[in-house]
Amino acid sequence: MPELPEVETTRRGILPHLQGRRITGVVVREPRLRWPVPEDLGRRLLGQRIEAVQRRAKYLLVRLGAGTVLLHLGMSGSLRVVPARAPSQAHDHVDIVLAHDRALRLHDPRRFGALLWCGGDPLTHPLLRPLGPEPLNDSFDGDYLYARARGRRLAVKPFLMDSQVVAGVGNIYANEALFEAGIHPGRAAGRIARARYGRLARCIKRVLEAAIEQGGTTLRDFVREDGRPGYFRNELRVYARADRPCPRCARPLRGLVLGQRATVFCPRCQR
DNA sequence: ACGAAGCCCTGCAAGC
DNA sequence: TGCTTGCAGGGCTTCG
Repeated sequence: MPELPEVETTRRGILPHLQGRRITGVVVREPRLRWPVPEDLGRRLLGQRIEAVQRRAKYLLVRLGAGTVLLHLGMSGSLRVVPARAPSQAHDHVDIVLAHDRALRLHDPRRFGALLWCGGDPLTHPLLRPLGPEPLNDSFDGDYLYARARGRRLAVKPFLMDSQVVAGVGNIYANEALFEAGIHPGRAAGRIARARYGRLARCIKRVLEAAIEQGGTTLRDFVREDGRPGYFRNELRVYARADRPCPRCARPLRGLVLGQRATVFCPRCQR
C-alpha cells in the first residue's frame, strides 16, 4: 500500500523517463477509478511536454504546459515505464504514451487510485489545498504537532494519519514511528507533552527517510517503475508483527484496531 | 469543530 | 475441491 515513501520512490523512478518527453498518446482501458478518468484526457495531453514530476502528500503531479495530471495510487496502485506496445495485463487501466516509444502505465487492482486533470494551480485543487505540511519539511516539527494537538481527544495514531495534520503518513509508518518514539498509539493526542512530540516528529522523519532509501515497503502490490519491489519490509519493527516479540524488550507485541486500522504496539515500551 | 462511520474495490484467507 | 463469506485498507464524504 503506497504511502509517502512508495510514492516518492515512484516519482524518482519515473522522473528520468518522463522529464522533457512529449506525450504522443493516451490509452484508457478502464476509466472507473476512485473518480472517473476525464473523458477528454487524451485531447488535453496529446502533444504536451512533461516539464516536471512532483509530489505533494501521496499525490504525484505531472506538470505539463497546459496543466497538471494528478495521480494517486490508492492502496494497490503502481506506475511502471514499459515499452509503448507492451501487451497489457489485467488492471493496467491507463497508458500515457511518450515520444521515445515508452509508456507510463497505471496498474491498480482495487481501483482506489485516481487520475485527474487540473488546469490551474494544483496546490489550490480541492484535494490538495486542505493538506497539512510535508513531514520531511523543516516546518514540520514537534512544536507544530504539539500546537495542532491542543484540545484533541483523538488517539495519537489516527491523529497522525489525518492528512490535514500532516500529509502522507499512513498506517505502516504511523505504527513504526510511534514505536520508535515510545508512544502508545491509543494515547489521546492532546495528552502528550511537547518534548515527546519533538521526539515523535524526529522519528517520523527518520522512518520515512529510511524507507525512501530502501525503495519503500512492498507488502503485496507495490512495485517500482521497473518492476522491482521495495526493501523496507525487512526493516519494519512492529507493522504486521502482532504477537511476535518486541524488537526492544522481547515481550509479545499487541495488535488492536484504532480508527478502523490495524495497529501494533509494545505495551511495555510504548506509554 | 470534532470524531466516528460509511463507502469505493479486489484479492486473499478462512470456513463450510 | 469449490463455493461463499468476511475483511483489509487510503482517504474522501457524510452523519451525528
